[in-house]
Parts: sequence; C-alpha cells; structure tokens
Amino acid sequence: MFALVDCNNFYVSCERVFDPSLNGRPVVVLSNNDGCFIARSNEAKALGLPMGGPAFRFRDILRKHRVAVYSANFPLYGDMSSRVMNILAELAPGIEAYSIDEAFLDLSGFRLIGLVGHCRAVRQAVRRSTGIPVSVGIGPSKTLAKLANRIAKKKPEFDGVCLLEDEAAAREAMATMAVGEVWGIGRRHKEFLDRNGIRTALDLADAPEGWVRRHLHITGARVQAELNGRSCLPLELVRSRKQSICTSRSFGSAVTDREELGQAVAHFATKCALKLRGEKGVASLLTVFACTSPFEEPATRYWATRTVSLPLPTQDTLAVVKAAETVLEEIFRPGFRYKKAGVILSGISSHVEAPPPLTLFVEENAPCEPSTRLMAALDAVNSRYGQGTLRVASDTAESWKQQQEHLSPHYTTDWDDIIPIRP
DNA sequence: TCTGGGGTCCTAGGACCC
DNA sequence: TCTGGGGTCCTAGGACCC
Repeated sequence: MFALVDCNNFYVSCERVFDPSLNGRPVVVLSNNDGCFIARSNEAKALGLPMGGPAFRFRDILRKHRVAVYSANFPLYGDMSSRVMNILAELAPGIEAYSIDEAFLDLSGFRLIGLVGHCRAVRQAVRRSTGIPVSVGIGPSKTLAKLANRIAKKKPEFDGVCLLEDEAAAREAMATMAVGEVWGIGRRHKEFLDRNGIRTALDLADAPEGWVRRHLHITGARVQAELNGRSCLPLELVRSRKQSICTSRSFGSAVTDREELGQAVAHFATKCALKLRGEKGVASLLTVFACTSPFEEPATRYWATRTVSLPLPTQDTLAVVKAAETVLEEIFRPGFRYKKAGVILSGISSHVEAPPPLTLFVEENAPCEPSTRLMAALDAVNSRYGQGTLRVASDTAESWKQQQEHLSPHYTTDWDDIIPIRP
C-alpha cells in the first residue's frame, strides 16, 4: 500500500506558521514578479480566486475582502518542505519526496497496526513539529493514493485521512471523480475522453484497454492499470540525477538593451552552473532563450532560442557564462521588448564517473583540476558571505529584477530575518 | 501598466550508420 | 510490377506534473 501525504495549501500554510493572525483569513501567494496566484487558502478559494489567475484582474476582490497577499518566498517554502520530509522519513520505511509539498510513503508492514491509525499519527506528528497541516490518501497504487488524497481533502468527514482498501471502495470513489481530476490526465486528454463519453475515473478504469493504449499511449495505459489496482509506478526512493537544469525569469519591466539582457543571461548562467555543481554533474549542452511577452501582437513577438555543445563537459561558471554570452550574441535581435529569458544546461553526466575526454582540438579551458579548485573556492566564499559576493563582472545589473512587493522575511534561512518574539 | 518557474516522459520523423 | 533489415542519434512538438 502507498500513502500520499500532501500539505494543504502549502505556501499559504508556511506563511501562517509565522503569522497565526492569518488563520481564518483569505490569503494568497503570488508567483514570481507578483503575477499569478500560485497558492490560495480555503477562504480565498471560496472568494472565487482561481489557481493561476493573474492578480491584477482580481484587484477589486482582493481589496474588498481584505485578502492577505504575499510574494513567493521560495527559500522559506523549500526549508519548511525539508522539515516536513524529515518527519515523514522517520515514520515510514520508504519515502519518495515527489514535489515540494507531497511525498509518497511505503506502508508495507503497517497493515497489522492499522493503516488509518498510523496515518493519523503521521498527520499529527507533522502538524506538531512543523505547524503544517497535511492530508493523507492511501491506496494499492500511487494513482489510487492520489485519488484518495483528493477525497481526504474535499470531504471533511474523513478528517484528513482516506483509505481505499479494496476494489469496491475504489470503484465507489472513482464513480464520483471527474476523469480530468485523475493524476496523469491533463486538459487535452480530458477533452478527448469527454468527447468519447468517458466522464469519470470509473469510466476510464472500465474502458477497453486496447483503445486506451492506442489513444492515450503507454502513459495513459499505466494510469488505467493503476486505477484498477495494478501498481505500475514504483516508489522512487533515491532521486535520480537531473537531466536538465533551468534558470529563467520574467522581467519586472521589458528589457530592450542587448547589454542589459546579457547581464541577466550571465546571472542565469551563473545560477545554472551553481545548481549543476550541487548535482555533482557536468553538462555538455547549453541553451539560451529570450522572448517577448506572449501577450504582444504577433508582429512584435519574438522567441529566440539556440542550443550549442559546450567544448568540454563542464561545471565551471566561467565557461558556462562565456558560452551563454556567445549564444545570446547570435540570437539577439534589436527592437524587441524582451520580457523573459533563461539558460538551460543539459546532456548532464556524473562529474565523478565521467573523466574528462581527451580532445583533439580544444586547447583553452581544457585542464579540469584548476577549474574545479577555483569553483570550490568560489562556492566557499559565496556560501559564507552570500551568493554574488564573488561573481563574473557581467553578472551585475539589477534593472531587470522582479517585482516582489509583498515578501515575507526568510524566517528560517537568514539570520538577519529572524524576528525577535515579543511577549 | 499588469499574466511564474522548473521539470519529466513519449512519439514521430529525419538523417545517418553498416 | 517488383529495390533489405536493423540500428542509433537528434530534434521538435505534445502532454503531463507540481
């Protein structure tokens, strides 16, 4: 049996831990640049504020109902997440941290002491130790655990824990669940299934298997099997190495200047190389992209992107920044209002397992060892004195930076942000 | 004025190899 | 009339997840 533990309205709950006066009030958390809603308290959902809705369109509702509005504070949410995961890891023999606010647990062996009872204990432990409320769904496959979790969240009578023990219970639950709510069925597949008379999760479970395999491919066939209690998606206990690493941002206001865009790209490249070293990997491919707003008129819209091979697989910030600047030079076209840009590293392999290849042509930046030591020194300084203390010269300007007007303090990750508690 | 960021997997088709 | 069989790698696009 699998359990899916999911934090309720996670980002909002994180803000509430440090400001309990937010309890009972409508609260929203905005995406970077204060653009869209990415988390809503139950009270905010009740006001009709939609997930992903652009905040500026709902300004009247926000003001009228005195909704508490927060800019995204990812250092805080990431830190709270790891605290929750640590508690969960103590209470189950196996855990897969599936996303920032969800984890699958291995519940094998808990049947004797009672699955529901144990999951209630898990729920209380997380609440007591971190202040974060969670819901738990239990089922014989990950997909059914997900489905059970939705029921646990939606129906108060379950008190946050829902078990789909046998086939009859699963069928009854699936009959009440729209097919688009099933994990793995997105907007497109939902539309397709609706057109073919498949409206509930139960309809999908009972659909002819060959037909599902043909139209929804292998991934859809797995979803169907999982709904029928045949587990196809194992618990992934060890996180595999990332296949790509991306850093991108929308700009607070449009950028038109090539040099300014170059500064942003240098900054993103720097962050990518840092993440890559955190993964203990080296990358062989680099992509740079820059684009105008998708809401521009077609004539003034531009999507620039190019991928190049790096001369040698590397994790060196200087090499990555240099390559990114060269690519930007090639794809930049003047006269456009750039609203977003980013850098992607891919073709990632292990730094340890893959010794640097012998090369026929490349002479510059070939020696690996000095660069590794330089990066170690760079990371040591920046980790101690703050990211950006040592940086490449082109990683400078702040002009493209984002809007974050409603940011809460980094309560758990920054000494300067610790607020003295008054009696 | 104003619309996020970071990922994964699958399929199809083209280009190439022997 | 009739033109093989078995592969790999790369890219683009689509679909999905949080």
